[in-house]
Amino acid sequence: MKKNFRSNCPVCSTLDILGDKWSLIIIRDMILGHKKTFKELSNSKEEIVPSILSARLKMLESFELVTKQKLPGNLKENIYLLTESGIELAPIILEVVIWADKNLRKFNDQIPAPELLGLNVEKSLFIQGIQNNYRKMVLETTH
Amino acid sequence: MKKNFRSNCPVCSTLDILGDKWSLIIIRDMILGHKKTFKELSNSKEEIVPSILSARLKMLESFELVTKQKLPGNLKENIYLLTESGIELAPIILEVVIWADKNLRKFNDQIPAPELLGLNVEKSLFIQGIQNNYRKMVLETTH
DNA sequence: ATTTTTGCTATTGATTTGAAAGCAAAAGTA
DNA sequence: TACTTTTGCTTTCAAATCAATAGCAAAAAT
Repeated sequence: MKKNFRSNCPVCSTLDILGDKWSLIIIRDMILGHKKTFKELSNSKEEIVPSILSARLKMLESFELVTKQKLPGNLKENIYLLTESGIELAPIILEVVIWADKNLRKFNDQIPAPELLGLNVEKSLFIQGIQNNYRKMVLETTH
Repeated sequence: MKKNFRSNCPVCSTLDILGDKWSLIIIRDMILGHKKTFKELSNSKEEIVPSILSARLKMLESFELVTKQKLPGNLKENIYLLTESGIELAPIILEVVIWADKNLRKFNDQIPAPELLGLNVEKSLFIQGIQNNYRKMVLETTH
């Protein structure tokens, strides 16, 4: 997997990995929707096609944002879980949601109201809640 | 300019606009480097080529993240400035920098140390400083 | 009057994307 | 046990997008 970064800039290096239309949607479905199999991730609202999903999961795995494993008793399904690096993307996702809610509604009035997104609670608590829920799910899945 | 969003999701809609390898780099150079002409933006560390820069600026303008104007006394240079919507991307950029600093150093050891990025001050103050500096520059440029 | 600078556009080839089909192995069903 | 379905992909190929180069018109500098 390619590891050639365009520069030493943190923003640019992040874009080298996550700067496309799909990667963050996969992360979103994992961290907010607790999706963990190829099939579950295929059924996103935006209908990511298998070839792209497959390529992105491999890429995310190579950057250690996602792990892939099989559970005992199921030789078929792969379980994709976020690593701590992946879980730590939560603050970025939250800021994106806040920004879109405030600045994109005029272009896409389907974006749900902030109450529905849980933005009425304190930011850091909201993030910690999401992250801890995910960590709990990981433990329950792999224990 | 296309305004077809893939879904009503805030994350996805943001990616529909900013989900590529260059848009956020342009915003970064504007908000952190106070770059405001085509030439200044062309000279980014990552060397964005004119055709892409031109296309991205048009797109950002169409989503009202950037304005384009000429200053009196200079009929030639276009001045590109962030709107308030653009300035409000600062928190996302900061979270990206924080994340990259913590999680990408192992893949790109050229990423500068956190002290150099100013991450040792409080987050909200840091953002406000960046935003207020930018707003000040806008006023001085257009007053 | 000439040269340089600026802000682009046009062209063209390379790369990426995405839709569809296919496929092997595991699991479920008759 | 045989058959069907499900899962997790891969392959193929056309279409869209990207990106490098060259070019160019208008303004500014010399």
